Amino acid sequence: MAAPLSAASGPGPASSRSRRARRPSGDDRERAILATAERLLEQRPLAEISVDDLARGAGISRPTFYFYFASKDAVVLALLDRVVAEARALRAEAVRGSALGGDVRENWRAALGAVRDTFRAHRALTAAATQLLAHSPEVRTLWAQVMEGFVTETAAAIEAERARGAAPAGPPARDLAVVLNWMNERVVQVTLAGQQPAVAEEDLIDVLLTVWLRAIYGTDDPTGR
Amino acid sequence: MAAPLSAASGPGPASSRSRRARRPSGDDRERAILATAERLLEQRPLAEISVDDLARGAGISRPTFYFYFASKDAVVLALLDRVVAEARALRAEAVRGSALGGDVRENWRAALGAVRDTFRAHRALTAAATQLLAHSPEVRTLWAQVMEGFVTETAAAIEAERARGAAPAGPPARDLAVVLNWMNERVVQVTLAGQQPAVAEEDLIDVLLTVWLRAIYGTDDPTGR
DNA sequence: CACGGTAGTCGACACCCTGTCGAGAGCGTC
DNA sequence: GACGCTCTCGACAGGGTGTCGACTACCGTG
Repeated sequence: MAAPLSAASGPGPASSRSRRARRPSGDDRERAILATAERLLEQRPLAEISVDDLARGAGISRPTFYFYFASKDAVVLALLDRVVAEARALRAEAVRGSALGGDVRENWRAALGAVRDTFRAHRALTAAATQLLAHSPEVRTLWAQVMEGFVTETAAAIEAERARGAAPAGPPARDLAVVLNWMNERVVQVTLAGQQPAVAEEDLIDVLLTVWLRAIYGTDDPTGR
Repeated sequence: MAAPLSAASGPGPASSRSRRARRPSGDDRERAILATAERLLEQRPLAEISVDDLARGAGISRPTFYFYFASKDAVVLALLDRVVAEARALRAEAVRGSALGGDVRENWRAALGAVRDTFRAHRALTAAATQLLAHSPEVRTLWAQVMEGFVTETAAAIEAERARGAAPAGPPARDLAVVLNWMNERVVQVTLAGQQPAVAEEDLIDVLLTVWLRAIYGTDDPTGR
């Protein structure tokens, strides 16, 4: 059994996933492990990377690796923490921007695009995280929190649009938000991984946006505020 | 490296995934392995089931297991083959029923419900298949074929609705079909696995159906034929 | 400057799992 | 009764994980 990791802390600055408080030299090692993981993930899937590979790549022995991280998965989790924080921040920024007004369609597009861009910039990590999602409770918890954040934000936006009469009534806003966000998650992941059947990468946001707008407003051209 | 499995054959009756042509006694053994896998999957995730567990459960030794299946994954693939065939058949039946006329909304609901029902009846296997999807090329290929079939069917239906003037123009029908089907896949899977954020199981089809109808027709109440 | 504590390091070990090889056992058939 | 076939498994090789205990290097303190 792997030693328990510190649970992902709630909202706030990205928490340290490392096992130890950082030390001058230890900090370098930790970064080296992270960098090695990122590099190797560009070359082959996570399942084909061993702790030994990570340790050697960082210039340390296998037991020493365990001084820094509890497992291979914990390394990916640490990497994912950073990317996830980036995605959250960018999406939140897009949503904040929308609150100031502007074209409704473009506002939604910005929110969708922010997430797509973040994960596109880290394809290899995204693929690894997808694998871990299947069998790492820690990753599943982190991801559930991320999705929950997106869903809550989306549901609030839908309710605001209904309140101002721009969007028609329908299923509970949260339910709509849940299925739309999972749609995006899956389709972005499939597209970035090059799986089939997929939509061409350049059409992705357009198609998703159409579904979002029709699902929320019933039309491709919601009225601005 | 695992010995290569016979590739999933195209459309047609479910192909045999077993390594050998069936023999009187060998056939029983094969069934015993399959049954053991199904039973153990109800108790714990695939990653925590070893080939030895499967072999012991079927009353044979580990090496003997390899006479029947090339790997643990091949067993799940064989199980999945059956469930997938069931899902395809039920959905195709629902789609065929739609071609005869009837309420448009109910027709779409039947297609969505068919898939949900099949996988709900095999929760444990669905969870295992999801794990394998991440690292088994064979499962990925099989699943890609299934999704491709759903997408093609859906796209044809959308085009038919557009042709008869019931559905407005919009993104390419296939693109719409791709994102809607992946949405269903992901949301059904998340819901069946009890992950968060999710929609209550009894509301699932209603919410999905609303998104499908709004995305395809722009309204919750498409006109019948 | 010695000296004790702490961070950091790794060789060796125990363990678990996979997949294969080769020697057989049972059994129908000529 | 011996050949060939399916089927079986003990034993092995290999690779992975995580841990333990001894060791080193360094840093602050008296």
